[in-house]
Amino acid sequence: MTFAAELDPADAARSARAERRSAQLLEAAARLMERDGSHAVSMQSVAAEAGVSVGLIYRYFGSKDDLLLAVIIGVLDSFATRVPAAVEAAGDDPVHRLAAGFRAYCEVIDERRHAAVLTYRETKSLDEAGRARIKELEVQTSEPLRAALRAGVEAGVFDVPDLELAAYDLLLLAHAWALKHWYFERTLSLDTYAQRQLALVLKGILEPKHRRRYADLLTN
Amino acid sequence: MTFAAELDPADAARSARAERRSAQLLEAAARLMERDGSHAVSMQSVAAEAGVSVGLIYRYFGSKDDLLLAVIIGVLDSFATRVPAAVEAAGDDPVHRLAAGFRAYCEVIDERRHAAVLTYRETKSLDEAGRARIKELEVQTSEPLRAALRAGVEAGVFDVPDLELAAYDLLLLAHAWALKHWYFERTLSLDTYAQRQLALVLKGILEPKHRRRYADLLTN
Amino acid sequence: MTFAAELDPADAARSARAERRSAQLLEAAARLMERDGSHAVSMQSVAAEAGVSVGLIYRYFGSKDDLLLAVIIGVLDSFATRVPAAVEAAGDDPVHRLAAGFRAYCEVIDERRHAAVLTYRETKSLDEAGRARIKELEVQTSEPLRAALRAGVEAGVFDVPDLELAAYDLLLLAHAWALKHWYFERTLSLDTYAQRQLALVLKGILEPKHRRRYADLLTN
Amino acid sequence: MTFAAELDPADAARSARAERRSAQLLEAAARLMERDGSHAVSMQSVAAEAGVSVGLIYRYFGSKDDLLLAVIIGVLDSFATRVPAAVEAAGDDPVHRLAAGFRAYCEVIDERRHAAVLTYRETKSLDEAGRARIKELEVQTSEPLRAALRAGVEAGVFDVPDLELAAYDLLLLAHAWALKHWYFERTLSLDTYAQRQLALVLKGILEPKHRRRYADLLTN
DNA sequence: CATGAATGAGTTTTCATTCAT
DNA sequence: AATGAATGAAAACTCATTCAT
Repeated sequence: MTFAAELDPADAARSARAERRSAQLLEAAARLMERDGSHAVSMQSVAAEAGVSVGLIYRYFGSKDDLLLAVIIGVLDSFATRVPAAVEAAGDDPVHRLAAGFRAYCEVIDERRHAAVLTYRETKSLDEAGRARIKELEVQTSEPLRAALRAGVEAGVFDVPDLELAAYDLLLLAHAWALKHWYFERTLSLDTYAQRQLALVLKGILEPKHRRRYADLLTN
Repeated sequence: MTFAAELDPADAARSARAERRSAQLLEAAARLMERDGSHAVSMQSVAAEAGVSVGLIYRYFGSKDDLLLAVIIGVLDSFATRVPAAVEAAGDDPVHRLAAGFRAYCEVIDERRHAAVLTYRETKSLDEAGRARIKELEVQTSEPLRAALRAGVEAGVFDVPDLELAAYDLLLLAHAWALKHWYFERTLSLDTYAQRQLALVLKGILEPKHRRRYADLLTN
Repeated sequence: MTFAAELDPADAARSARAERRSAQLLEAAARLMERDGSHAVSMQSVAAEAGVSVGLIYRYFGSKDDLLLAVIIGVLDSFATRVPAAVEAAGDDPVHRLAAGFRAYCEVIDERRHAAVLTYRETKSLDEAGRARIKELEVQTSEPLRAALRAGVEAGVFDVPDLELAAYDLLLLAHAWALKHWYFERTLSLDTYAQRQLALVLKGILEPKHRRRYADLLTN
Repeated sequence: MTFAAELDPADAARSARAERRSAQLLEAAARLMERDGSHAVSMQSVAAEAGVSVGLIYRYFGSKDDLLLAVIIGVLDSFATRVPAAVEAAGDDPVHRLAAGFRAYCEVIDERRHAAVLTYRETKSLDEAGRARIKELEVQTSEPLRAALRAGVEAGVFDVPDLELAAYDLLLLAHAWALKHWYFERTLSLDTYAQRQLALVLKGILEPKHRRRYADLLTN
């Protein structure tokens, strides 16, 4: 019954259309907000950028805050899908999994550098519910790294006194590529950045006896 | 002429008065902006908070952006004075100097947690000149850490392939206490936070042969 | 041709359908406008209340003003049918006819209290033609009362120097049950209200020699 | 001390200026709202009518609703001052006091006919607090009439079973000159209107034995 | 006949900035 | 030096109306 309803061609077309619209608006809003900051972006300008009328935005997002929240969540979602995939693709070795996860994180950050900064800049504009949502998503995002660390500890490869902290540090160092890009870009490429940060952290947590095994990850 | 003017007691009184006024306004603005974000703070509300008229603010700061810039610079300045002092007080040992610097940084951040976040949130609102100024100050702020690292390397205690990176990482981890306070406060006190972060970084950069000597800094 | 067309069963069905639709929309609009005032009611909310689409409303009413006019006329029409009926049912005595008419008017007002107020509140929003229509209907509505007064004067029971005025006063006092309901409801029921108002007016217009005959109408 | 403060010339000048501004804005708003209805009047148009900027209105009235409330209260206040004065000026005779009060009420209504209608039309737009305020003021306004009736009853001149009702009826009949002006103006002048309404009501409440004494009030 | 997505002019409100006092 | 009344541009948001389907 529900199934039939969902197959109703009119409804399906409508919802597909809605999906497309929503994505189109989100994309336009993200583009502008990343560039200028949400406060400097008017609903008029979002409408213009998307090539629609102001009123239409309010059909899809109840308010400017809703729109901002949706933009930020969109960014975090894109993080949440790519990092785990990279970790899985890296095989069973916890060290390699951690390395792959961190690298993937850095890559995603690099691709949406401005969007990543948005999270830091604009969260204050959200209401408590929105902020809570963002925080929750961010913690989720770091889970693959935490899992790899945990696996490493259990396998006796890592010595990590505070798992939560170490995982969050990795996340932070990935974010830093966006946050302090103006500083790092002077001397580092993304690859070098990821490589060196990883080496630094690994030296801090690898059991000494395994250092040789992962020597290639520890050099710059 | 200028010299005479500066010694003129009337002028001196005037400039002292101006200094006090400026500080009073800055303090009021900082309080509000840290709490609500600069966009949510009106010049009239700053005036009210400081107990003066709107017009007066414009005697001391040319525009709202000027005021914001001054607030942020004020924050960074307070960082810039305390960290070097702590480093000096720590003696000659580069490791202890680094540790002292990082700890001091964390403490200052903790004292002005919201102000620290301000830097991340509001810099976008500034014009290019303002942003450049902020960046410059931030780099300066990290200089004591960089110096300690350099000294350690020269003394053969540290193995730091990328000095700039390591120094900035320490600065970042100090900032993180403010940026991700909602996360870390669940499990860590400021002292533990600083201690563990320091341990992690030191393990990553200490020459293995010196590990034992600084064992107390490496434990949690 | 027209005649044939009206007998065409398809046309008949269509117009019956249209009638029902129209009534359905009118009812929904009335409900909302009485409660919130026409300005606070959007066409989309009327559509939602009626369970149809916005577009459909425009098939039946050319504009929001048209809809409002139709709502008000609907209210006045319902007044215009019930009062004469009550008067007729009251027999031949002019005093009883007047009493019955006034009571009926009060009852109708009571049943659609908010609708009655609508007339006072919203007429200004109409164009001149609409307002003229409303006024005309209101005057019509008072006609049964005026007729009863006239008959009473001719029969020598009433002494009414200004018939128009007295008739309109009765209409106003009936309206007042709606307009000042917040005041009268504290101390009066509808029945008592109608009874006392009638007594007051009758004492003002009954020839003294007939007072005794209608004593029951003059007491409270 | 307080006295001295109130005599401070700067403060006095300021508050006088504010008073004038407030009156100016109120007047402009009243003019437009009476003519077009509050919903049809934009803050822009009020500003233009008053010859000031939009922003200034918000210095004196927090919102459009505040402004509307102030306009209505202004109208009711002008009623509340003139009617009691007229009653007092009429001497001791309760009948003459009542007559004077009613006439004064009608005159005030006549002078601000559109404003009087405003009360009926726009009260719905107010919040509950505003509506309560209006109702309270209206009841106050009718108090002089109620008092005269009461005095008449005590003096044995009036026979009024329901004092509240009769007083409110008089108030209503005065309002009716504004509400149904389009109808009454065809046949009546204000004087005749007041005279006839008064005659009608007096015939309804005067003890028969006093009819002759006030014969001039009972004729048209 | 019926839908509802889309429009965009119009509304209320805020606030950085100015300037006469 | 200090005030705060006044400005007016710009923002978020609404909703009557249209029209392709």
